[in-house]
Amino acid sequence: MAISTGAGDPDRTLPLLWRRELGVQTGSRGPKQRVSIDAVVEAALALAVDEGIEAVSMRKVAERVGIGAMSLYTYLPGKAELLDLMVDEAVGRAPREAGRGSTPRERLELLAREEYGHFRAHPWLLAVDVSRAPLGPGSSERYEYQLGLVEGLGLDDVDQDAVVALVAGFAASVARVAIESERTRRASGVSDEEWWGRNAVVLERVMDGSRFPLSGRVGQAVGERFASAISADYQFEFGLGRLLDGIDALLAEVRP
Amino acid sequence: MAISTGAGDPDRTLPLLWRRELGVQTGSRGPKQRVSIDAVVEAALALAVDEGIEAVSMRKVAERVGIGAMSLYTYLPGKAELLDLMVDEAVGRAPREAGRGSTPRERLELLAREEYGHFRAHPWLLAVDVSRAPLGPGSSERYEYQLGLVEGLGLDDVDQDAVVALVAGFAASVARVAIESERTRRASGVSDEEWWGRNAVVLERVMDGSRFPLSGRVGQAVGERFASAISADYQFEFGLGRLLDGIDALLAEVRP
DNA sequence: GAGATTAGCGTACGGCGTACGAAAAAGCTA
DNA sequence: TAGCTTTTTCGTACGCCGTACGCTAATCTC
Repeated sequence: MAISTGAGDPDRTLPLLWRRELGVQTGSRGPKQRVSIDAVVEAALALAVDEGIEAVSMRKVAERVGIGAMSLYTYLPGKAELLDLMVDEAVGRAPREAGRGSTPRERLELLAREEYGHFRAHPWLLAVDVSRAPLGPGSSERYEYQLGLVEGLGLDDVDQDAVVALVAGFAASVARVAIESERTRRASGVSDEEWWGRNAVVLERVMDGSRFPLSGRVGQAVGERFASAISADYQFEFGLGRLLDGIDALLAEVRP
Repeated sequence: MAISTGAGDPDRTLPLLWRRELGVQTGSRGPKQRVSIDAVVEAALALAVDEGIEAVSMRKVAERVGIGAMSLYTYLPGKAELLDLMVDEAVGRAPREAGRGSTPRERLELLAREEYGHFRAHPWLLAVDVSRAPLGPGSSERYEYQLGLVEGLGLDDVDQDAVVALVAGFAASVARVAIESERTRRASGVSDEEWWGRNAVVLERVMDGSRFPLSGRVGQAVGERFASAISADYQFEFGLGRLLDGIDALLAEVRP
C-alpha cells in the first residue's frame, strides 16, 4: 500500500498545519472538543513509533486519544491530512546543529548525518509518500535552516536549493535501504547467516559460475566484510565522502 | 501505504523467481492450471501501469487473467510474492546500454540516466518497498551489469559495490521526488500556478518576512526558473555533476 | 426557557488479503 | 473400466480498512 498524503485540499490542510500560528477556529456553540488536534497527532506519532506506520488507522488513533473513530473527522478531514500533520511535526523536530561546523563541507557533512540519523530514528517517515505536501511550519523551518548552511558561499539561489536537496536526498536514500533491510530482518525473524543459508541451496543451482561472475565475487566480499546490518552505514560513509568532494569542487569554483 | 514485499518465505519465493531456470514443478494429477505464472505477473504489471500500484489487488489481477480470486493462491503464496515477481521482472527489463560509454565517468553517467529514465517510465516501482527482496534473475542480471561498468578501475570489491549503489541510489532518489510531485499534480487536477495561488493566502499571513527570509528568496527563484515539473530534472543534472566529480576524484587516486 | 449550532459516534458500505472447505478435473492403479 | 488420489478452482466468510450518513446530546445565543 502506498501510505500517501497530499491528496487533501490545501484549503483545509494549511490552516491545520499552521494551527498554532493562526489560532484554532472552533465554533463557540455546541459541545467542547474533548481532545485537541495536537493530542490526535501525538497519538498517531506514538502509534507509528510503537507499531509502525501501517498500524496507524483512524480507528486505532481514535482509540488512543479516547474518542470514537468517527469523532476524528470533526478534527480532520481525513487520514491524508493526519499524515500531513504527522510528517510536518516529525520533520520539525529534527535536530538543527549543523551550523556548528566551521567549514561549508563540515556543515553539509553534519547535515547529512543529522538527516540520516533522524530517518533512522523515525523509520516510518520514509514510508509516507509526501508529494507536494503542503508547506507546514516544521518543513518550512527545516528548509530555512538548510539554506542557512549554504548561504553566502557564492552559489546562486537555485543552486543553494539544489545543494541542500542533494545532500538531504542522499541521506534519505541510504536511510531508506537501511530501514528496509532492517525491517525485513526483524519481520522474518531470521539472522542474515540463516537467511543466506536457506537461499544458497536454490541460488547455487541457478548461479552457475559463468553467469554472474562479478556478482559472485563482489557479493562475497561485501558479505564477508559486513554483516548486512552495517553495510548501509558503509554506503553512507562512502557516498558522503564522494558527494562532499564533488560539492567542494563546485564551491571552490564559485567561492566569492 | 507501504506496499511491501519481502515478507514471503524465501523457500517459496526463490523457486518462483527462478522458475524459468528451474522449470515449473506442477503436479501431474488433477486439473491443469488454466493460466501461467508469467501471465499472472504480466497482468499485474499491466494493471500497475494502467491504474497504479495501489490498484493491484488480488481480485483485480485474477479478473484480468480470467480466474477466480482465490485461484491465484494456487500460483503464489500471497500478494507479497506477486510484488516480488513484478519488481524482479521490471528491473530485469531496464536498458543496459551504459557499457557504450568510453570513459568510466561516461559509463556511470549513462547508468544514472538509464536508472532515472527507467524509474520515470515505471513509477510504480518506487512505490513498492523492496527490502532484502530475494535475489531473482532480473535484479541479479542488473547487478552484474552494473558491476561490469566499474570493473578493472582499481576499486576493491567493496567499493565497486558502493559506487554502483551510490549512482543508482541517487537516480532513484531524484526519480522518487519527480514521480511524487507529478502524481500529486495529476491527482489534484490543479496547475502549479493555481496551487500556489490558493496557498498564498494562508502562507502570506503566516510567513511574515522575518521568519523565513532565505526560503522566501530561494523559493521564489526556484519557482521563477522552473515549472516544478522540470525542477526535478535540474536536481538530477546538478546532482549528477557533483556526484560524478566526486567519484572521478576517487578514481584518479586508485587508477591502476 | 427555546432555538441554533456543533461534537460525538453507531451503523453501514464497499474495498482489501486470505482462511477454509466443497466441488470438479485429471491421472494412476487395480 | 472403476475407483482412488491428487490438484485446481472458487464461493463464502472473517476481520481489517477509510469514511458517508444521520441521530443524539451538549452547549451557546437570544
